[in-house]
Order: sequence, then structure tokens, then C-alpha cells
Amino acid sequence: MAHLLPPLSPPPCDISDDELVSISVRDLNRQLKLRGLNREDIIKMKQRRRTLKNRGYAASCRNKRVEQKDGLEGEKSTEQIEIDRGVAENNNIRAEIDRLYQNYDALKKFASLKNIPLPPELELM
Amino acid sequence: MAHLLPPLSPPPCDISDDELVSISVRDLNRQLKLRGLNREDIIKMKQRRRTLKNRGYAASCRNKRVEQKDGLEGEKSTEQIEIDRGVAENNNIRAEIDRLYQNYDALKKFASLKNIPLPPELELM
DNA sequence: ATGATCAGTCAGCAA
DNA sequence: TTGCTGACTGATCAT
Repeated sequence: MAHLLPPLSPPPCDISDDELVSISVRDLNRQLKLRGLNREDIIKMKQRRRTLKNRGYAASCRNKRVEQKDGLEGEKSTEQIEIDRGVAENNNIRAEIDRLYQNYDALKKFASLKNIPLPPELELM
Repeated sequence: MAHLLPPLSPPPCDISDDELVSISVRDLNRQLKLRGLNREDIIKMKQRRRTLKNRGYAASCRNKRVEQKDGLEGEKSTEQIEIDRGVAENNNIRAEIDRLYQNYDALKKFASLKNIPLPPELELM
């Protein structure tokens, strides 16, 4: 799956890509001088370094994108679960309301059966 | 902001990019033969066509990505609204339950005040 | 210089 | 062949 990396340029010296991207600019300059490269090669190495860095940036950019997508999808399903739970809770509460209405009604029927007049403020519902 | 398009290749004939991507293969072949291009130029034109097509595909691919992201974010906020509505509804229902409990309680107090024994199945709560 | 992101290019898969 | 997508590159912007 790895892209077939083009040689990028015939490497003017034997510093590996991994080294090249990771060492500091200061150390890189030291190495280049140490190996006695001419100006053109130095420019090429600098550009190769920048390109390798860019390769990494692009990779994290892509990675970030999928993470954000996964994040959104995760939050979405969390919310969906919350909704489902709310609906269920809602139904339970409604059932309890029904139960209370029935009880209240039974009490009122009991009262009228026994000919007990209820004060109007208790004739609710 | 528009990317500086490289010439891609010195166009071997004067068919515009827009034409080149839109005409059918059959018509393209006709045009090429009509203008009497040699094999190399024909291959170059085919490749240029493919590249131009790819440019469009890449654009739709990116576009699709942002649309999907917008879609997810939209669904997320819709769900959030639904959750808020559910919570509000829930609170309303709970308030009604409280009201019913208080009424029920008032009825029972009324009964005990009047020394009316309630049958046990009405001694709920 | 570094890091991020966009648009374009190509490779490779799938239809 | 066509369309899509991942990886790479260079340009460009911001820090």
C-alpha cells in the first residue's frame, strides 16, 4: 500500500531519510559541512528535508481528518443512546401518570359510592 | 488562490481542456484522426485527458468529504435539539406527577380528617 | 523554520 | 474506461 517513493533526487550523501527529518537544522549544517558538500548539494538536501517533513505533515493531516470523523460519529451515537434513554424514561413516567390518574379516579368513585361530598378544590381533573 | 497550473505538456493541438474532458472517447478519436496527429501525440492527449479527469475526481472527492462532515455536524445538532426537547418534556411531566401526588395526598388527608377508612387498595403511594 | 492545509498528480482498486 | 481515494508534492498561509 505504501506509495512507491520516487528517489526524490539521487541522494548527494548517505544521510538516511529518517535521520534527515529528525536532526536539528544546526546539526544538519554541521554534518553537511563535515562531509564537504557543495552549495548545490546543500540546497538539495535542504529541499529533501523540507519535502520529507511535508510528507509527515500530510500524513498527520489525513490522520486528523479520520479522527475528527470518528469523533463526530462517536458523539452522534452517544447522543442517539441518550435520546433512546430519554424516550424510555418518558414512557415510564407517562405510565406512572396513568396509574396516578386511575388511583385518583378510584378514590373519587369510592367517595361518590359512599355519598361523601368532596370539597370542590379536591374535585380536580 | 487558484493553483498555478503547469502547462501539463505543450498541447499538441488546440483542443481546450474543457472540451478534452467532456467529449466522448469516440469523438476524441475522431478529432485526433481528423487533425492528423501522430501516435505519440495521441498518447499524450489521452494522458492529458485522464489527468484532467483525475483533477475533477479529486475535486469531487474533497467536496464529498466536506459535505459528509457538514452532514454529520447537522445530524448532531438536530439530535442535540431533540435531547433538549426531551429533557424539557420530561421536566413538565415530572411536575405533573408532583401535582398528582399532592392531590392524592390531599384526598387522603381529607379522608382521615373525616374519619373515613379507605379500603387498602386505595391506600396507595 | 515549522506545521497545516489546499489543489493537483499518480497509483491502484473497483465497477 | 471511468470514478474514487490514499499518498505524495509543491504552494501558501500562519506562527
